[in-house]
Amino acid sequence: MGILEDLKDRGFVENTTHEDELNEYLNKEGQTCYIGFDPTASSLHVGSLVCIMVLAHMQKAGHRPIALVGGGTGLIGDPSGKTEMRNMITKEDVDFNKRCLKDQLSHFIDFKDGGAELVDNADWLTGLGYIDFLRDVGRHFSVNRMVKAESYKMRLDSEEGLSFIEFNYMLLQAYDFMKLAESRDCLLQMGGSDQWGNIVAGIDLVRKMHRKTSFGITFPLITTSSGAKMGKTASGAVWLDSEKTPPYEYYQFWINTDDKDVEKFLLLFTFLPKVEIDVCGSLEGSDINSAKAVLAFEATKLCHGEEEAIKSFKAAVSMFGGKAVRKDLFPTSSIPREVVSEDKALPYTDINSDELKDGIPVFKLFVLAGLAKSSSASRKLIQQGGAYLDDERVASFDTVISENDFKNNEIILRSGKKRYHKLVLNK
RNA sequence: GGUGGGGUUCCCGAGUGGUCAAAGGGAUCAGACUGUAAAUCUGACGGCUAAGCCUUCGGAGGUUCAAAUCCUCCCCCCACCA
Repeated sequence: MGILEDLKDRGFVENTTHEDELNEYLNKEGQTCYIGFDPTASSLHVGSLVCIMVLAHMQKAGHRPIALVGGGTGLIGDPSGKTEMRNMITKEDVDFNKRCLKDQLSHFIDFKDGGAELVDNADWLTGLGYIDFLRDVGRHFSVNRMVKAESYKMRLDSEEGLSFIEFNYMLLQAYDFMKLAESRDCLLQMGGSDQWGNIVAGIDLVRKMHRKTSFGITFPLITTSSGAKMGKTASGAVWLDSEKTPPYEYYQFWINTDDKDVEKFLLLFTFLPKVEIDVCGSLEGSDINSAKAVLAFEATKLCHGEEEAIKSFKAAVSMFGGKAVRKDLFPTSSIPREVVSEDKALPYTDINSDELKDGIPVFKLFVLAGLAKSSSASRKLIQQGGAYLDDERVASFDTVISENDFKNNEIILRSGKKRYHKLVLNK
């Protein structure tokens, strides 16, 4: 089975251009393909995971993926499907973000020995001369067509409007594709469904300037079964950077997946064979939690490594309990098959003993641990009975905590049912 | 540049002198029910050791006992015209 079929089966493909030729292209070894990433943040988040996984699949299939960092286009901002204009970022930020990006991508893709490449479109975009660009590239674009493009529609219809700088974005991305086709024989561009317009524009440009056929694949926008864009939690995006989203929280994010999404997510965000995942459908009731554990474990392993995945798994077991995952389920997964617990992987904060000298009101501890945003919020949490110390509900917000309350120099705070944080006493 | 319409708490969106920390909805958080699920029901939802006080309604001033609401100037957005 070809890689394209494979990707389709796993739910990655929303749309492709001329499928037969594309298949032909991909059935040859060592083809090049690319996806662009925005360097607007210092870390990628779960939302970019679909793109990353596809690149990884491509590499596994023997192709050569290119991750393009939009160091040049990031200075413009892509308006596709967006309701608001992006804040512009500085070149220094882009530079820094680029390095972080490569770091994270290398967990999923192997950049060694030229098996994959990271390129920055700033390399060819920032030196462009306006007049030359208009003459060479601009003339191939029809404003009439662009105005009708779905990707601009939202903005053209909106009150906010579309600025000229953003309107140009499509040309730049098309130019990227043309450049990669030219320099690296890269004839396949992929991206989220909002990228369709940009990709097609690139394909047209490659044809017009090089008389070559190139291809495009778009991925569906992954939403949760409740319709929300996937990857957002209350505390914001779920990042791939362990500094921003610790592995334990990353694991928790996945294990909290809605029942209805587990199968879909296993296909998209793990490399487990489809046949094993198909079994999911037959799981019932709480058994489906096993599938969630596997999803969380595998996803965490991909992003943070097996060691962190095991730690997170153990931490989850110690906090929430859980059944062992049966050996016949997901045999390929390396998830531990027995119930082992360990609470070490919980996020924690150090606290100095002199801060506790005169005791400290509990509600302040919850703020300190980041489980409550303000003292007010903390008080409310406690008053509503949602605050726990070492699994005991906190009765009153002005209870004073001192060193004696720390067992083995630590105390575990909990907010609601599932948010844990540990305070470690520093003497 | 002209004319008209706007900028309200995380978002949408009411409010046009006191009864407004500001309706309603969404999001979020907590409780109950559960399977660390969904749905549902209940409560909370600016800040502050808090029956009180303080800070919010684009910005700066002003009128008034009292302003999100009235006046002046400024900034920004939108529509139509140029």
